[in-house]
Amino acid sequence: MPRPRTAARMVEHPAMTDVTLQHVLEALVDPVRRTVVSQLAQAGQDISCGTFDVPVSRSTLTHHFNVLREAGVIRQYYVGTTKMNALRTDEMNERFPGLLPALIAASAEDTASSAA
Amino acid sequence: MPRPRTAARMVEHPAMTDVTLQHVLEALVDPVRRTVVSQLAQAGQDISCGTFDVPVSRSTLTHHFNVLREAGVIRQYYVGTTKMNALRTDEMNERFPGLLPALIAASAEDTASSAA
DNA sequence: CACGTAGTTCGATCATGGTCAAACTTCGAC
DNA sequence: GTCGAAGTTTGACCATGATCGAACTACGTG
Repeated sequence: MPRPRTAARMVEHPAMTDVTLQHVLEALVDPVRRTVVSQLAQAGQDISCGTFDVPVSRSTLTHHFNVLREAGVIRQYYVGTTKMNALRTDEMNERFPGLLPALIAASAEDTASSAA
Repeated sequence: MPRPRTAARMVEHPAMTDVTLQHVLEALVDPVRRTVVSQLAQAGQDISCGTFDVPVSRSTLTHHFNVLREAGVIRQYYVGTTKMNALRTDEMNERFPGLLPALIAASAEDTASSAA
């Protein structure tokens, strides 16, 4: 049975209590996913999936978003045909204090040092 | 030509400027290696390789120490036939401020929640 | 309804990395 | 020198996960 007309497609998110450090690290060990998180932090606002600047195909990008979401790092929601992405900054900071900021800062440091 | 008698076996360590976030995350994404780091942080002193409580064979453990050392996370040195291990806490904190403490704290949080 | 855009699902491929046992090296002690 | 203890090296095995293209679904617009 198809969803009713006016209900937006729903996205499942883990409760922060179910998020483990293992999940988070597995998510952020991938450079592409770290780029996504960086761009999200840099933007300071929610971004649709298609507007990220990453060198992978759409299907691969979908995979990366799934991993980030299931790890509790991002929150996703539909707006029409586009899917928006937001960092779960506050929740993550309560679950693992200081971790996400340190990673984002380190990520910026890291990419800056390898930039031309 | 064999080393002179009185010189201890030497261990190569990367300069902190050569250590990347990618290296560090790849090192710490493995649960066994995180256990090693946790036990090292907990102990507050240098520990020999053989005294760690990890469920892997000696050859695998050697591999894990190599990864941690090459990622800049630990420093190793020989004392007789035993090899000692130390966290490069201060250097890491200068390179990636707040990262290692946050990870160690998160690691403790994480293992505590799954403990019996 | 037809079309285009945004994203997903599926299946296959392929590289990476954790694991072990066995043989080896290095050192201290006797 | 011989022995045992502490690590290392090597080679093989195997699970995981990143990747892609092709076919698919969902939504807004005309």
